[in-house]
Amino acid sequence: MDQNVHVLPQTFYQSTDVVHLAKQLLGKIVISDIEGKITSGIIVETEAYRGPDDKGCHAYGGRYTERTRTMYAIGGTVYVYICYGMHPMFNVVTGPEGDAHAILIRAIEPLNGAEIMLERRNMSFAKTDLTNGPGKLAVSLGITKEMNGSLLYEKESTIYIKSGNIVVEEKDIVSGPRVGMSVHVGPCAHRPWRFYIRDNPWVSKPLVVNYKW
DNA sequence: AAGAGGATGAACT
DNA sequence: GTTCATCCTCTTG
Repeated sequence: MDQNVHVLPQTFYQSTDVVHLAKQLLGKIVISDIEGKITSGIIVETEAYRGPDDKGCHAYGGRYTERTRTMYAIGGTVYVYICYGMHPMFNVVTGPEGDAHAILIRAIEPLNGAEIMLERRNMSFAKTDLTNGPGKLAVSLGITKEMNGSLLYEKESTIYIKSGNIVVEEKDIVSGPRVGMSVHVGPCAHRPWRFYIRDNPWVSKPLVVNYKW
């Protein structure tokens, strides 16, 4: 194996700057190893959610419920919740225990195990909508809500993230408002905390340009 | 106990 | 462009 490729250690996730980490995750490789079925992909799109001052965050204002409990776990914990009653969302918790920050993985570019991904998605041939959305990539990687609370950095983890040889330069990172922020969120909705790799065809949807006037 | 709405996706026209 | 499938979580009463 390439010496430059290794599983991200627990320390990687401990920064309190979740916005910075959301950019750092671009180009990293997420791998699932479920009952011998190995699938992987390059992270090409992320969104940062920063409790408690971010109204877009489930843990806004320090909200602590059965669901948000996972967000307060130590950085490197997997946060999976179900959206719209059916779509699993794969998030990476960051920061020290007690800080409710997380990064939503919104799109990946498939690397290995494409046949397995296709099977999980009930598709017959690969095209970008295999993994160009948070629910889609979670299903293709076999991520379920049962993985909520598991750790990314342990050797036996069924899901983990590696650094590869892909270098994403700042100039190749596009940022914009996060997807799905309701108008009620107010100023937080405009925080440009969605990041993706410029011109990458596997990104969920192109940035919608907002004209202020 | 009930109801609203959501960090979506698929299937339509 | 639109609709709706489908259900969990949170809020309210």
